[in-house]
Amino acid sequence: MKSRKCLTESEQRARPVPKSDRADAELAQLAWAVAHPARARIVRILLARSACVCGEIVDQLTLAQSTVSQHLKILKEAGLIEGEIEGPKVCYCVNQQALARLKARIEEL
Amino acid sequence: MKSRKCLTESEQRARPVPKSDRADAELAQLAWAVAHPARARIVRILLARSACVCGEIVDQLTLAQSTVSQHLKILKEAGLIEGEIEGPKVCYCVNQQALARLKARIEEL
DNA sequence: ATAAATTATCGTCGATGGGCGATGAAAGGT
DNA sequence: ACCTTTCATCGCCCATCGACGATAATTTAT
Repeated sequence: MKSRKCLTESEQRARPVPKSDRADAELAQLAWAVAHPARARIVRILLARSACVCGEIVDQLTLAQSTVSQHLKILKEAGLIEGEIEGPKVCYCVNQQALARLKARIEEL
Repeated sequence: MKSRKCLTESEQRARPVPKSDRADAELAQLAWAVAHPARARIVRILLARSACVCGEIVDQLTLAQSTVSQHLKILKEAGLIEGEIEGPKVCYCVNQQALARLKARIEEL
């Protein structure tokens, strides 16, 4: 089940690649956020709502608390999750819009 | 349009997170492959079939040939693309199965 | 005011990423 | 045989990742 070979030069010219700098950058940023097993796992945990507080996530991840906090920060900076302070704890949840954007950018490939 | 807050503890226990080490690892690997603007762009170029030979890709990317070759190697190692030697040139094409796996792993989030 | 609990940040360390130029390897043409 | 073309690889550089322990910061409870 292999893909077809190269197109001829004329066929190629018929299909210029649209500029996609924005899409590429967004895809790269969002994809990179989940491009680590621990972060993928964190997203799954948050989506399943089996936990949302940092400490609980730490319990499920065999990683040091500081490391998990770093991953959470990365996910947050990418916009994939949001953190809400609740007393001394912080409740994280997935930003559904960002997740939708990630899915869209992947799906359009 | 914010997500709901944390669930109660009992609600949480009702929804354990299934182990997803395999899925996490696969997602991480595939997502990481496209987690760079240049590689995202390369995938788009190959999908649009506006080019498939390394040199042509280089022409579209304002990057050194060696750098592009590195990115192609990364994409190939992740399984997202395949290279076929054609004389002195190498014709790259996306592995549709791998791309489908990436989409599936993202979609299941 | 203190103490405890929770999370974020800092500093460090080794490993890896990403860029480049230069060089090497393989195939074709002359 | 030689040269050209094309691509991969190497070595180098600097920046960042990812891990950790230790420490700070913030909030609640006593």
